[in-house]
Amino acid sequence: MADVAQRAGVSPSTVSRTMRGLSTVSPETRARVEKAARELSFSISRSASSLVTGRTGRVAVLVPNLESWFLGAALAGMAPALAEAGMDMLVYSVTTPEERAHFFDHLPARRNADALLVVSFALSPGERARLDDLGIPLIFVSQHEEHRASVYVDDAEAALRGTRHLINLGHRRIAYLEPADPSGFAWSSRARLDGYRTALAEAGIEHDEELVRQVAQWQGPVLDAAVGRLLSMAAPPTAIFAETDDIAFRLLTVLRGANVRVPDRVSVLGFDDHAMAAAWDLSTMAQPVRRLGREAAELAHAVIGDPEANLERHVVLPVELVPRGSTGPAPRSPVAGGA
Amino acid sequence: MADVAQRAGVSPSTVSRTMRGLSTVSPETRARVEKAARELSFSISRSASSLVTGRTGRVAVLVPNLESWFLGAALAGMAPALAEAGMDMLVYSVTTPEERAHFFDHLPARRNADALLVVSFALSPGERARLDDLGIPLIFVSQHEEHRASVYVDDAEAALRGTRHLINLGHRRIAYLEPADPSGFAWSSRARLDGYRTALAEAGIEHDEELVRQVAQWQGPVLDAAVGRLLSMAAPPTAIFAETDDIAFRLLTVLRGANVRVPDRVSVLGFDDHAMAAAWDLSTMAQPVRRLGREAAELAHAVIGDPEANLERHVVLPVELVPRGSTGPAPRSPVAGGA
DNA sequence: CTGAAAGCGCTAACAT
DNA sequence: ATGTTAGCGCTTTCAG
Repeated sequence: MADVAQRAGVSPSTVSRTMRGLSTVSPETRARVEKAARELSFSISRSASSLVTGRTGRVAVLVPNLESWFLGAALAGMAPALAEAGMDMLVYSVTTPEERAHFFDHLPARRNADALLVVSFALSPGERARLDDLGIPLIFVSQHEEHRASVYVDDAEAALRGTRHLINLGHRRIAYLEPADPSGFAWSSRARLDGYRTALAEAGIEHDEELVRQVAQWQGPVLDAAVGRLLSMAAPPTAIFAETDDIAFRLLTVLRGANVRVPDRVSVLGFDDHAMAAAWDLSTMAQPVRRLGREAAELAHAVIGDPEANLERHVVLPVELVPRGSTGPAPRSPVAGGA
Repeated sequence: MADVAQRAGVSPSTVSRTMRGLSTVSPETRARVEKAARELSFSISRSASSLVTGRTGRVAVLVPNLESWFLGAALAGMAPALAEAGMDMLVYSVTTPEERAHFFDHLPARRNADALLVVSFALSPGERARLDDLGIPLIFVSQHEEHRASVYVDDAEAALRGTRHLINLGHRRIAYLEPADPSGFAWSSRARLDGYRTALAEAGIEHDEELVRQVAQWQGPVLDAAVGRLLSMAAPPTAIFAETDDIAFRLLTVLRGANVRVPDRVSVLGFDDHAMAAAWDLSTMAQPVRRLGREAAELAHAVIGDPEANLERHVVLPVELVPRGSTGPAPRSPVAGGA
């Protein structure tokens, strides 16, 4: 910076002011400084400026993994918003118990970022408390936390509307597949299940606990067994609502393998609008995932810029039904096994 | 840090030495300092240490987007390796032309990271040159660059082996679907196509340029048309090799919609072993994507630690055939249209 | 093995 | 509108 100052014939302060775009620099001086900076291909050292301003120009993002479409899309929503605000994105992928222990022990984000975005991450009370120790604003994404900024969708409302869609198609026996998450990593809410139940009640359909089944989110033969159970009931479901598209995809595979026609015999409704949902012709409740990320990033920026900002703001985004080929009218005789 | 020093009754220097794990600290002193640090929940300010050491403790990753499974998996491979080395991961997702211009104009990674990992990013010559201006080691991932550290797979060898697999199943008319990438973002190699051709030549199969078709990677009706073209040839293919699993998935959807049985009438082979390949029962050439990321991260760490390190090291990882249900023996009469 | 002092590159008063 | 000065919190000589 001193070099630039010398070359432009000004003081370091002026260079600093120019680089930060302060208006208190005369146009001519600014031009001269910018030219010198370009010639020396100078760019500011954030380390040095952080040291004095206390701001790092970085936002940290905590995610339970990086391979899921959902998290990728959320990050994809944040990235441009942060870049626009001139902030860098620090990603902490904390998946295994060891990584988890390490992250919460050392809090590497401390003094290293101006805010932390926690995305779909199930926290223990102790971990939750540790995050408060970070001393930077926390923003929860795709999950809500009392007394903290959060950006999420209204799961109950969405599940309510999805279930209504099935009911409107004439379905009365509607199963619900929810993820069993033994790892305890991804944050999940009971809200979707509540919405499903509300819709049934609303339509005067008797709730049958047998129709709600837990399945492993990612793999394992548990899903086959669950589907087998459902299909072998005296009054089998004519529609299945999967809590996530990932489950719906696997469900479709199992049904296809078992020669159960979709949607002729069973309708399938997912949740997320995964990038591949269209290819699978899966009807689903579409979450605005990228927007979730973007709103979170913008909220972070706002909070960082203004310490007086409301640290408890909740942003709730809408979910829309995207009807595709996997949902259709209920078969005339739900109990009939034939095609 | 001064607080910790005071509390432990030592000088700041000693605290610094302790925190960095230097061996020149007596065990008792170390214990005392660590205790004090814990009590004050002190953690070091990277900004301050960077300022004097010149090292940031961060690695930057440049990716063309964040929503693809491939990039997510690559990042997932890097994250633990970097965390273990005590480094943070800065992610730059550069997708639109505006983002692109901004990134290469301002080089936000400059003075902000100790190395840059470039993942599957097609660079113009000018952009390539700009990256050298960064003044930090460059490591190319899933692409190779002369005279620069690179981590990638042997695409030609992999495509050769994949094509051989189809030939071994009795196929003689083998089509090849390659991505047409108008955006110019994803880096793709001609090596796979070369491997395909080599295998055909090796088996004495005459090459038919009509069997090689370009299709949009992500969407659009172009794929339908390409498949239509292939299926309406006088001697249609009995197998189709897709350059990526993403294309293969869409191909399978089109074939299913057209009631073309896989693999009875047409075998389909993909490339990547996408997370969803198993669910689609897609045979594919599996890339070790996470490992690609991990090796790149380790290489970065090695290069950062030792300025004398070989900056041109190339790491080539193996690709394995994962045979699943989408490939099978060629039908007896390839020209017959019936099931 | 430990401490004292200088300074990394920048910004924030305060002058001018 | 611009220059001067004094640190920000750490690491690194150099002494002891």
